[in-house]
Amino acid sequence: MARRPTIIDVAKLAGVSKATVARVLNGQEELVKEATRERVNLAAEQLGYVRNAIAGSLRTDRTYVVALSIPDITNPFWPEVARGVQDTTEAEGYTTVIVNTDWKSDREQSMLNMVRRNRFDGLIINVVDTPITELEKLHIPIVLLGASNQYPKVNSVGSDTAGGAELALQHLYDLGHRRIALISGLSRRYSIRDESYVAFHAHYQLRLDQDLIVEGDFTREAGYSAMQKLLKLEEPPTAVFTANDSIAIGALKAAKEQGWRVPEDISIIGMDDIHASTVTSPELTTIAKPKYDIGINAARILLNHIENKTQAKLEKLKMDCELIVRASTAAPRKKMPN
Amino acid sequence: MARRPTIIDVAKLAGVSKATVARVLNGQEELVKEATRERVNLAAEQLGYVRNAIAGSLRTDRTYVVALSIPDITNPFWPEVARGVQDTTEAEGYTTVIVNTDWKSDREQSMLNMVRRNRFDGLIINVVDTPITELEKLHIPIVLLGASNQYPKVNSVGSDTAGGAELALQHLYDLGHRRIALISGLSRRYSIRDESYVAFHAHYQLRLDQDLIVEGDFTREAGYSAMQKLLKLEEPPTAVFTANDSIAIGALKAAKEQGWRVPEDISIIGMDDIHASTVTSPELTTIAKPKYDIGINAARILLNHIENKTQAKLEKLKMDCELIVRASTAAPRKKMPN
DNA sequence: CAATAAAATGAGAACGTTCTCATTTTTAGA
DNA sequence: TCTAAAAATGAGAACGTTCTCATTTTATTG
Repeated sequence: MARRPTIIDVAKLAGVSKATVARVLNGQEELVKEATRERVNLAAEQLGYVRNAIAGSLRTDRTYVVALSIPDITNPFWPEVARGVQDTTEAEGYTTVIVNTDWKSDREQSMLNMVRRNRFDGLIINVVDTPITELEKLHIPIVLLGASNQYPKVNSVGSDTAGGAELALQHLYDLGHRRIALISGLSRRYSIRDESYVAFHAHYQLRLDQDLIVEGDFTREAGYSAMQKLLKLEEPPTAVFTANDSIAIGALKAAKEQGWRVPEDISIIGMDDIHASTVTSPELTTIAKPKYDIGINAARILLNHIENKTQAKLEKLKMDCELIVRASTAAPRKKMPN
Repeated sequence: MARRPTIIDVAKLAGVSKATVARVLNGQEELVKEATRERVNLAAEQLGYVRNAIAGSLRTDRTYVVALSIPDITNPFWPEVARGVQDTTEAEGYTTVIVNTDWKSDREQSMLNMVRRNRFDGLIINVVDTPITELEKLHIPIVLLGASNQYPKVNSVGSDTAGGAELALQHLYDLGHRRIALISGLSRRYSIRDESYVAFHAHYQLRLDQDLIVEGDFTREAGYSAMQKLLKLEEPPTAVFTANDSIAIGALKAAKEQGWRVPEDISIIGMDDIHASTVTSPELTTIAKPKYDIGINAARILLNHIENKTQAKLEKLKMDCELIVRASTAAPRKKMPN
């Protein structure tokens, strides 16, 4: 007996039609008489019947599979998000396919083809560079991760980066810092600088010194060299806020190498709260993003749109960030070293 | 025009039968006359035809999907492996479904059900606690990650932990250390202690001091308290080898807190080469496992078994580890501090 | 220009579900 | 006990491919 048992085999053994078996084994068992139901269940058990989801999908045009497209699975931020997505979809009987695009647009393209070919039911994606119109051609529900502003007509879940940045700056301000540097990410994609840093300085009527703004690219290396630049200034900052933890870690390294003590001589605060930020010495004060919850919510919204195809309405979620005070921030010294 | 175009629509537009369209669009285009082929391709293009993989799978009983089951996606080790798997499978036209079992056996069970229902073509798995006989009931090719010894009859890919441990110990020995402690993992699963540490001491005729062997559970916390214990010894070690980097990071923290300088006062060497080990100060000397290559090879073996179902023969791979010298190891001091 | 071989194409079943509609069986009311 | 309504079940099409076998078209040879 090589072949796997099908619904027909079960029907034969139970002495009923395959329609009845289908009714018992999926969905509508209440339509079937108690006695028949038992006979069917017994037969299915005896044969070790397993539903063929492929055949079902062909008929119903529903696969119960959603795709999660992320740019870099080795960046600790994303696995947390993925876990949230997967936990949520799995609880609802869906399967999540995690695809790693490695920041490459051809990878993103081939992922889209896969979604199309395999008729996935939905897509959660942190877009690399596919225009949104291209995504909409899939004609399936979509939830964007981040990038909420750029595409107002598409569901999205992200963290309130601007609010988080304010938390960070406020924390430094409260400690007494008045000369605060910013190592930002790429300005094209993130607007911490304009939305938060500049506004913050205006609000507290602090002088905005362009020398204190350095642009990085989210890597440790960028943080390292940016920090070197800042420390060489005539009048260096007493605190540095960085657009993510990787930059902060690089900055921390640079500071230590130059003989600056953190936080005694200079404070550093990062953003994201990746795992590594608890490993540095001193441990990094940072702004935590609700990674897991971002995943949960993205999945929740997606599933809602999948199941209520037409009625479900646009959702754009911005999750709050949280200040995590560790050991890399403190009140500024009265006198500067050297 | 709501419906997606099918092969039949293309056939009509091109004025041929669907069999011919199938020949052109998949596999055997060489059987079709040049002119016809062009007509079909044009028609497909005009209609924006996309192959329905579901329908194809139903017919051929091949899904071109493989599952990768890992216990903890937030442990930086696994995403690297996943990337290797995904890069490999994708290049061959397969899709990888990454499932995170969170060390839970019910999660593992439901993942197995999914594999069965969706008729995945193969499975790469780091087993939590499903007996291997259960896995074999899937009747699809399987590759185990790690655990090579326990199940001699199943394909597996892992790293040569014992060899790696020797590298670490030899490195310390070469630096001049003779009193080397071991913070091991759970002995049930890993046997660094017996296979490597004890053997090493025998080989160099070093005295085996049981006080120098402490058991942890792969966490930073375990490393922290184990290190405290070691430093309190009458005659503390001059170097410590730990079963993974997390332990090493905890141990490093403990040492620094007790006022020991690393590596001047004591050397520490870890294992795995996770990302965080380049973030500590000093950066951690460690034994790197070929994470990405493990993924590549697991996928390669799996695909081979999928495509050559019957002929492909058992493969068990142990990949070499590599010594990564950073800043946490050095020659021992002549005199001990305090 | 037949006759034959080779190449190109078509007809239609099969994969295993789901689901609509028709039919049979059961129940309730008189 | 008969009739009408309700409940239970069955027959069979449909989903969109792939693939075998049959048929038609084209090329080759004497």
